[in-house]
Amino acid sequence: MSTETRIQQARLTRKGEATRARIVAAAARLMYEGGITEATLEDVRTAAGVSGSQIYHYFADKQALLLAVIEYQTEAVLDLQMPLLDQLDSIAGLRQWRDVMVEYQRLMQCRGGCPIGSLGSEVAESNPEARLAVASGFLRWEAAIRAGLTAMHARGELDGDPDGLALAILAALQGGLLLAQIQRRVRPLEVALDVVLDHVESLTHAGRSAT
Amino acid sequence: MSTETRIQQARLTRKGEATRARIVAAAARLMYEGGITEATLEDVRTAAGVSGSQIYHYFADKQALLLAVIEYQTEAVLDLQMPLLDQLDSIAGLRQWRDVMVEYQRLMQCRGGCPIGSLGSEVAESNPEARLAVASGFLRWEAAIRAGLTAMHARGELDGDPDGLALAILAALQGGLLLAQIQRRVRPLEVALDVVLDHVESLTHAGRSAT
DNA sequence: CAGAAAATGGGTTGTCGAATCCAGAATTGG
DNA sequence: CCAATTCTGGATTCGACAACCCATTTTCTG
Repeated sequence: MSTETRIQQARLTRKGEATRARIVAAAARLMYEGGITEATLEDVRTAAGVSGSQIYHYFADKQALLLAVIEYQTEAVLDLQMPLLDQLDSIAGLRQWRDVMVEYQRLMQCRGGCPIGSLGSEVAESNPEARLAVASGFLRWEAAIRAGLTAMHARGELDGDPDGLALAILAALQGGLLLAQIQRRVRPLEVALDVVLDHVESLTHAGRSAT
Repeated sequence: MSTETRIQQARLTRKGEATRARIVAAAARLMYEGGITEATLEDVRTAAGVSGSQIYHYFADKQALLLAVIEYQTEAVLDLQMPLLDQLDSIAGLRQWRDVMVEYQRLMQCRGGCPIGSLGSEVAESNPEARLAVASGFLRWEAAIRAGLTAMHARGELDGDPDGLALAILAALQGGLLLAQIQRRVRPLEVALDVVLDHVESLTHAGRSAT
């Protein structure tokens, strides 16, 4: 829908589509690795292996490219996690998701933080349109987490409000990632997620007795 | 100590000190309201009511000014919260702290996020020196939270690891603030803090029985 | 297999902002 | 109170980067 950041004509040949995708992917990587302002259009040009006015052939301006990157990262995050997110309807599934998140950060040496959250923080107060795009990405992510908890709740395995818990889990993840990124250690992420998941477990019938 | 971002001579007259302070305060406000890159040195100049090469008289470059702003915001956050942070050695004190944080965000209409966290996210991957400055600010903040929990633990009122809990509280706060900022609603902050504090309470002897 | 439309390359322009210089005013210390 | 030092103002340079233009090549369509 609002993906129509394209310049005017909607006609894109196969080659054009591929070039556009390469530009977005390169821009996403550079923005992830150094922030939005750090990613020069010339850097993007080079990294994508395109030259000259290519970028302006596919995007009206840097803002349009940024919006495309936000959507791209949202898709990437959700696609990558989908197999795990589908399993979030049990304590074991939640714990496994936690482990993967932590392990991934360790692998990345805590660099980059959250692809969506980092972008969001940078645009929040200076770019309303981009802020809304990030907000909508977060809503989708939150919904994916909520689905599992709602299922548990419906099966009578979980007390408490699934909506609130989903939001709290996402918040813990974001806060944990931010602190991990800044301090360059995974511990903040570990304890942040462990505390929320412990709390979720304490609200299950299994966890009730054995804390 | 590392506050010596000053240019060369350490001699500052009373008037000079005041001017410098005005510059840092203005820069902090602008960076908070629109991000670091958005805050032009010319904007700072205007907002601080100084003119010409004033800024370069007090700071070597924008980087030095940024470091001064990070320390300024750390002090501001800790000073402002000190009365509350001193009371974090009881569930009631923790809840009150939570209420103040939430109320403040509501007052700000969820704009700005965390003065330290926002800066941190923006510099994390592009400015190692600034990242370390933010990291050290977070450590001080974390220590202040930890103090109360450690006291509870020492009095035998709290089971579990006070260090981990302090970190988890800070992470929940940061994640809640980020989501609140991006979605422009306080709920993420509320539920994030409530979940961690509920968990802390469940680890106290008072909370043990009554969930 | 043309003709049209889209894609590509590279060069160019204009603006904005960081950084620097120097001359004149205020402040401080002896 | 006066000389040294610090502070202030405005003008200016310099580089970087976003944005635009046009000529050429490639790809699609009928």
